[in-house]
Amino acid sequence: MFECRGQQRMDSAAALPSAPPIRVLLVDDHPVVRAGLRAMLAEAPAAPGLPGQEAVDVVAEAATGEEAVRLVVRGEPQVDLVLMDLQLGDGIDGAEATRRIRAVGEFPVLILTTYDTDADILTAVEAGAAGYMLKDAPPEQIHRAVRDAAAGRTALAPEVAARLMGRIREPLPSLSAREVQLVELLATGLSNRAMAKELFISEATVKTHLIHVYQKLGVDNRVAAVTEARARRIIRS
Amino acid sequence: MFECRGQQRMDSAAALPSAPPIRVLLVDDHPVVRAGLRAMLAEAPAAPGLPGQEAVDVVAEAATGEEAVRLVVRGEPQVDLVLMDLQLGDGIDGAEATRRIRAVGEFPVLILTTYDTDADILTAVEAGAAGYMLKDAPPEQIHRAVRDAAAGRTALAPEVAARLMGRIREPLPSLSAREVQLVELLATGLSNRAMAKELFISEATVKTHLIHVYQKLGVDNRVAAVTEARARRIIRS
DNA sequence: CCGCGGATCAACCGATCGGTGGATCCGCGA
DNA sequence: TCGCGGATCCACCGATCGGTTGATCCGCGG
Repeated sequence: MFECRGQQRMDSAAALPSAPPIRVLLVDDHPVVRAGLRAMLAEAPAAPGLPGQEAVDVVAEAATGEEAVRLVVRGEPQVDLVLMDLQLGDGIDGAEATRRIRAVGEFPVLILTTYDTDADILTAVEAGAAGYMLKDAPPEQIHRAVRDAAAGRTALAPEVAARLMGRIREPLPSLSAREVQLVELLATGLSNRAMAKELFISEATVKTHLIHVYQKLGVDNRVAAVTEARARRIIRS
Repeated sequence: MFECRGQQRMDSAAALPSAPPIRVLLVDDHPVVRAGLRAMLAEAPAAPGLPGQEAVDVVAEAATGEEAVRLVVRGEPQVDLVLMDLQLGDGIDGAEATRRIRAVGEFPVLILTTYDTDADILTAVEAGAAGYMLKDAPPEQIHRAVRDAAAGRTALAPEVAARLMGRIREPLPSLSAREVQLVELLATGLSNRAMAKELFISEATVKTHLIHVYQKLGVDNRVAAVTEARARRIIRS
């Protein structure tokens, strides 16, 4: 790993002054993915001097959210952009790491993850992400997104953009606090009667709540409701 | 079984004849992961001449299961090992692709995926996988696994091996493959009748299986069964 | 003020589920 | 060879659930 990154700094005779490389911090718990991004970003079609074609330089890596935050807080090495996965195994997740990184400075954070569920996208945007890309994107898209995010522009994968538009046009009906409470108990496997006792309400009320939950989640039984609620991150785990 | 794997063909004049590289077919729907594996396997600590230290050569890649099967059937380029992800987006999944590849010849298939639930492991082993590794494994482990699998040895991640051992020693009653299958469908919210149709068995059989599942998991209804199965990593969330 | 939505409750009915008690078939190992 | 466990199936019953059609109460905002 002693490659000379930074050919740009020795362009004494170059007619076109090359732009400084974009310094990136990789955050992913999978060594395979980090290696892939490193390789993919290294072989960037660097066109020195052309704006929007800066080289990309991976100057640091982190396998956990905590490590990423520590690196950013330390400020060494300096980075221009954080490339962050959302699923980081144990410890804090990518959204929480993004939130903390945003709290310490003006680092743009580009999310690069596998899933494009509403819950994931919303929490990421809420946490202050500068962009949201999917891992199955072709290299060119990822390149573009890195440069866009580093330049302060929002970088959204087409699928993600479409999903956000869809939510604005047709917002999903959200569960009331009481209904969420019901679903949480439901997930533990309680019967209607047991839930009624737990919440000091009648069984009839429980059934009414559940029917509303089914309608809002677009399902027709309790198992599907729990699964859907999990998928939408309405309940944890 | 008697494949001439090649170290014998050392007809060169070199004092330490280098073993032929292991030719690998990568199957993963994520370009990032493919790039990562390519880089990771390329920078293998190739120690020519030492058995078990052959170089690894990625000679082909596929983004879908169908494409992988097509490549293997065509037989060009020749490969010694297939490195397969289980989650392949649309189309057939990694387990089904493995099954079809095993059907056409003696290619060892090494699964390299993210999750280590019973359901994933069981279907992969059933499909004829020669090994099961996790993507968060360090490069050395992946290297070793590739070489082991190519040499006809079984390559299991420690977590996976432990899980399989646990199933054999069974301190707590473990679900049969069929029962795991049932719980997976159960988690999607299907009714008994729907599950019966899905599995081409009668509703009575479904109920029998479910009762066994309840007994083994120590629960008395389907929601609790799904939650418990998730907690025990029998199925994936 | 009045409407609206959320929370609460009741009666009712068909569908589904949980559980019992059987049964047959098959493969695998003692 | 025999037994055992897994997978398959059947009939039956009470319990529970999904869904409908009502209803009352209350707080909030136009």
